[in-house]
Amino acid sequence: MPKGEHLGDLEELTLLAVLRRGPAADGAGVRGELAEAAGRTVSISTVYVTLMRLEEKGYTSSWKGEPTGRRGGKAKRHYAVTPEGRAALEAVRAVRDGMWAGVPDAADA
Amino acid sequence: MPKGEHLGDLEELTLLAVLRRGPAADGAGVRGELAEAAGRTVSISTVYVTLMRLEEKGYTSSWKGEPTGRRGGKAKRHYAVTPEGRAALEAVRAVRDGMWAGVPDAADA
DNA sequence: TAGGGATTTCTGATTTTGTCAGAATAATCC
DNA sequence: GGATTATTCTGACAAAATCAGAAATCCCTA
Repeated sequence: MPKGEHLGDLEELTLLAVLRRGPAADGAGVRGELAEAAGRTVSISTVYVTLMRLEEKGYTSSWKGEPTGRRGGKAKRHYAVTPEGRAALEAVRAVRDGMWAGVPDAADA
Repeated sequence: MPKGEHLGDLEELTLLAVLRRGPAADGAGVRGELAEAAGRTVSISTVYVTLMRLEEKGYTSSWKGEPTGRRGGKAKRHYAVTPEGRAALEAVRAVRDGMWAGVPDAADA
């Protein structure tokens, strides 16, 4: 599997989670989206690692946000899906749709 | 990632490929289907390893076929998707569809 | 009926992805 | 300043993806 040639299943869901969260997704938000919308419960570390790998592939971008002003803590980092990321996502969807189109109904067993 | 809890992306495509090929899919057929229908070119070894893993998870079953009668060579092994396999496939599809449903149109950038 | 060639499947060994516990960083509040 | 809290990052390992070459097994011919 040459680096960056295709999307792992968690990478795909993570990309979708970022898209759903909109242009100011942060780590915790992505994690919540994965849990609620995808039923995929992962640790926050997993989310960050995945986001970093996606950025290396050019599928997400990120920038450090301003401190929130209340309650302390490191400033949040925000994430967005790049056009390349969106294209990759749509590509895999198209492939799967095409595959399903050729699957016979459950009438064989 | 506890063993067998979810489907890798190639595992998913492989399951779809077996379904498309019908009840007597064999290794080479699955490989061809992956290449033609999914644009995923992998070695034949990769196909077998994936099929074995899927069988361990209970998502496929396989049986040794009768020798073809011509051309020599080891008897082919045939593969089919189990009901559990089909259910897992439909489950991941439903999750992704749900995720996409909440994705805004490409109007942010 | 033994050897050779053909065809298919299986076994290392390696890279990439998925995973998380705990470490590091940095902001706010006394 | 130092404690507290919130967030991100590192180190280590498990699982999935990958393939080159080994193994198995069938057919043919002499």
